[in-house]
Amino acid sequence: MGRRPAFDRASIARATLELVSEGGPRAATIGAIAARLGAPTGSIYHRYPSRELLLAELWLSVVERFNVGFLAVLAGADAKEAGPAAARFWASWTREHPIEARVFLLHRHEDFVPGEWPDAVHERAQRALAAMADGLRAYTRRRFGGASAANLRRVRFAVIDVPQGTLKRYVQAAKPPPAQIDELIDTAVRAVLDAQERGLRRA
Amino acid sequence: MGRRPAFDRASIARATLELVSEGGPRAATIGAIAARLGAPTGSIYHRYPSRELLLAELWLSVVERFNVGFLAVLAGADAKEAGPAAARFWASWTREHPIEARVFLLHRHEDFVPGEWPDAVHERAQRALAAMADGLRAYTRRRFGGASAANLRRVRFAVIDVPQGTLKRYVQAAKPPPAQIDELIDTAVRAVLDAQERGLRRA
DNA sequence: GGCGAATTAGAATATGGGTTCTAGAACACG
DNA sequence: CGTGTTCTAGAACCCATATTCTAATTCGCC
Repeated sequence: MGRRPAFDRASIARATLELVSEGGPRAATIGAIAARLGAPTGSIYHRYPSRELLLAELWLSVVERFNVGFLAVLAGADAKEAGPAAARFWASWTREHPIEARVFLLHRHEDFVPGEWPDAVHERAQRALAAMADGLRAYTRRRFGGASAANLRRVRFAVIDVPQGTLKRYVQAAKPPPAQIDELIDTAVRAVLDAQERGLRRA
Repeated sequence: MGRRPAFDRASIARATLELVSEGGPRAATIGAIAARLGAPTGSIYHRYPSRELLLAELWLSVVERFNVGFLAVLAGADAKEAGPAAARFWASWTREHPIEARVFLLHRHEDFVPGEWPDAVHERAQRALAAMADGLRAYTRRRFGGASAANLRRVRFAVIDVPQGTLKRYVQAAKPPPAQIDELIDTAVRAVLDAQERGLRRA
């Protein structure tokens, strides 16, 4: 009962993803999304209540998918190896998901959702944040015995800041990161995580 | 001959800097800048021909000032120490210039100047880019004897990507980075720069 | 085949923000 | 003190974009 839909949520989300990847969130205007689909602007609003919510869901879905893979690696059995592996995960994820990587690594959520998160996705956003925080805390405890602020900072530095800061350059240039990058990340991360133990032993 | 100016370029630039620091480039609308100065919107255009050029000059002046300090440290006499020192420079600069750091670390130039640089500042932008590239190449040669692509990547990773990726977190939170951060950066950077030599010796 | 819900289609509306325009004010200089 | 020039002041204009509204279309179902 009713007309067959021509533009579903998935294709709208896909077009938005591509536009953001190519030109950032500013490029994903309702008009541009509609034009890419060959749809009239009004049709977008049959699927999404507002541009803000469309962009918020896009951002969240990319972050959630990254988190799943990343946190799985970070929870790997060997605590000594899981950290470096999680850091290297950034590079492989970037190679496998170049479009999503541009969304995730080149923009902050504020560029998508200025101010507060809309109610409709607020809880989802909190969950994503909490999942990451929990994963880091769990790994820190596993690796160092306790999750002091200093230990947490060390882990965050190693498994997030270093790889993220490094890969942005290649994602920006739309080139897959060279294999050497994985080595550099690995070297830096091991040095930082092992340094804590040397420090403890010395103390 | 003529009326005494009430709003000069410096105060307009300052207001713009503050607005960008607080809310990103999007917040620096002509209206907001004028409101902060208690000026009418039209007055901005007596000093700057367009918003685009105002933002472009703001970005460039911050980058140029950072570059001067950074490249001076990177050119320090002791080649072994200059790299780690340059990496740590990011942290101290961030502590000393929190406002500018938010402009420099939280946004890319595309957020200020979408597309090509305006003619009026194009050459200045090129100069800033070239200065950084030259400094990195010179250091790479000094430290490793040659500036191969791999060596250059190693240096860029150590003295730019690692510190930049790390500090963003604290700049974003508007908190001065804790002293531990300097240690983490130092450890990671030394490990990566020294690893090249170990690799060479083995070969 | 006709009814009605779901949808397309795209014009109309509203708003925000950059830029320009006109009028008036202030100050240096003769 | 008048005069010209440089500026303030702020309204007016214009365009891009999000959102809404109305009409037309399609298709399952009776």
